[in-house]
Amino acid sequence: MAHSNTPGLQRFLDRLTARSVLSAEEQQAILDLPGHTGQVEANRDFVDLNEVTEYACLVVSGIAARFGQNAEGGRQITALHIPGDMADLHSVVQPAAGSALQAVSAGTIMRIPHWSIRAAAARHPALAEALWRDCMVDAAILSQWVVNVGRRDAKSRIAHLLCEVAWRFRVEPNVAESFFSFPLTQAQLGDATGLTCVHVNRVLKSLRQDGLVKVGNRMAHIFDWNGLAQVGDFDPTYLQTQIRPEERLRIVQRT
Amino acid sequence: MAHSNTPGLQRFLDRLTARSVLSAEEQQAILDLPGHTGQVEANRDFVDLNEVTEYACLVVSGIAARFGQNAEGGRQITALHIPGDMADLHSVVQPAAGSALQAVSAGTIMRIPHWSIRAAAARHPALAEALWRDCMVDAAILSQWVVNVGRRDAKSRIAHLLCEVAWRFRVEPNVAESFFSFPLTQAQLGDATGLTCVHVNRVLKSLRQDGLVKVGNRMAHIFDWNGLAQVGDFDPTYLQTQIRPEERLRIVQRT
DNA sequence: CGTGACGTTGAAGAAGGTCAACCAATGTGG
DNA sequence: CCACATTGGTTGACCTTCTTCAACGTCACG
Repeated sequence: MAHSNTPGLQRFLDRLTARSVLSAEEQQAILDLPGHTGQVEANRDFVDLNEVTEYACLVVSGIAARFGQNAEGGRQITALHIPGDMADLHSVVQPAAGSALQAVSAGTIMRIPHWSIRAAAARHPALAEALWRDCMVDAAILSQWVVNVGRRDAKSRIAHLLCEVAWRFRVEPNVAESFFSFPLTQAQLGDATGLTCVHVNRVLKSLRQDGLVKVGNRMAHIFDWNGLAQVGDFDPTYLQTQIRPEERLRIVQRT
Repeated sequence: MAHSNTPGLQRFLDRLTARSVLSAEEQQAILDLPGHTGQVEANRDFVDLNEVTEYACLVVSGIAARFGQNAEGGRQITALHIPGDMADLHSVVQPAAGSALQAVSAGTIMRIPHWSIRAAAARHPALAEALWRDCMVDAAILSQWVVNVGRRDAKSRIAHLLCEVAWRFRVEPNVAESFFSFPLTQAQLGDATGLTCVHVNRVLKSLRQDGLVKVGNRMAHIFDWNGLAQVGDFDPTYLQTQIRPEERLRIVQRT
């Protein structure tokens, strides 16, 4: 049972060690985190707005979305989380959820008790630092979303989003063509970009006709990475994903 | 010289202790942080995009804006920081600035070396926790900005922004009328809400004619809080500002 | 007293929303 | 195995919101 948790935690650990330096012992502390793994059906909210949680949700498979709502019930997706992301890591330190979480597609979620993460962070200060840094990467992404929604037109917005997700999936950008799982409906794409599903449809058609990307059947198929990145005005620096090993950070002294 | 730093740090400490429980010693560690205080002129960028900084910027007076840009140079303000905010606290743990910082109005900035904040956090784990939590409050605000820009019309957006800033200035919402310093130009307001300055002008006119708020002369004057909050679809919960003393958090054990 | 930054207004146009119909794929119960 | 419902995608016609462009006003300041 404990071992069945490992794949999800391993991907989370990979995410941490991509940016932070952790000792073998610290890494093991992550892999040893306890939790309940369970299925979530598509379109199911699994953390409600203003819910006070006692666990953080690790996405093991599928895609999760964080979203807010306006007065008329219009949804705005504020973050997408792919496998290996801790969708509400911030809840460790701020348990009142400021926004709800929804499964975009059917998937698997591991609920990891706050106390266990807190205990690991208290025992290993470098872990606390790595977790804090991980939250800051999500904040940098969020900040880019504001720019995307506020200052780009529909075509750029969608192109940018597709680039971001592809990049986070580590789709190889050098390969001319690339494929990845993209289970968002057009309505959800609209909720992520501040557009209506009708307009998303037209924009996707236009991107397809330009020979840049084809989205559908729960997949995205990028034909022209450079072209897509250009219309999407996409610069991956903010994702902090191309960090060379020697650039990874550790402030806390090794004990 | 050291004492002249205190007012700014005291406000920052107030911000921390509003949400986190800190011992007298931990509080003193904040007040003892060293730094250089200096003036910044209006519209001056004081941290550039992708600059790697060695200090964090505490806003002592004036207003600072974090912003991103699209390919055509269109600016999008992603955060506003008022006195007492550490505008780039995240840089302590992630020194490569993901976005630039600009002074919206002439003001005073205190540059606090990362090493000093890191040393304080290492010595006092509760401080590390409080700083992390503070970053998460900024992230919650950011998340609301995505909703604001993505899913509200121009009038609501501006009303929401005005409510947020007023609330963060702790303008008393029970008082029917209230005043506060609001030095943003209409162009900057547009950059914050994803609108053009022309449209901002028209929306402000309309809000004024509705008897809700008057913005101008570097001041905002709210005539009808409830009305403004309603058109702005504003619920201050996300600001985590109404926390009762017994609800403040401390996870780390007191040593 | 001129010059620049900021605010205000009007007219025209474009981007995107709304409404409504229809299609294709999938799933469900009889 | 088929009738039917449901969900997601596609398209067209029309309308609203916001942008663009351009002019002009006004205040502060050198």
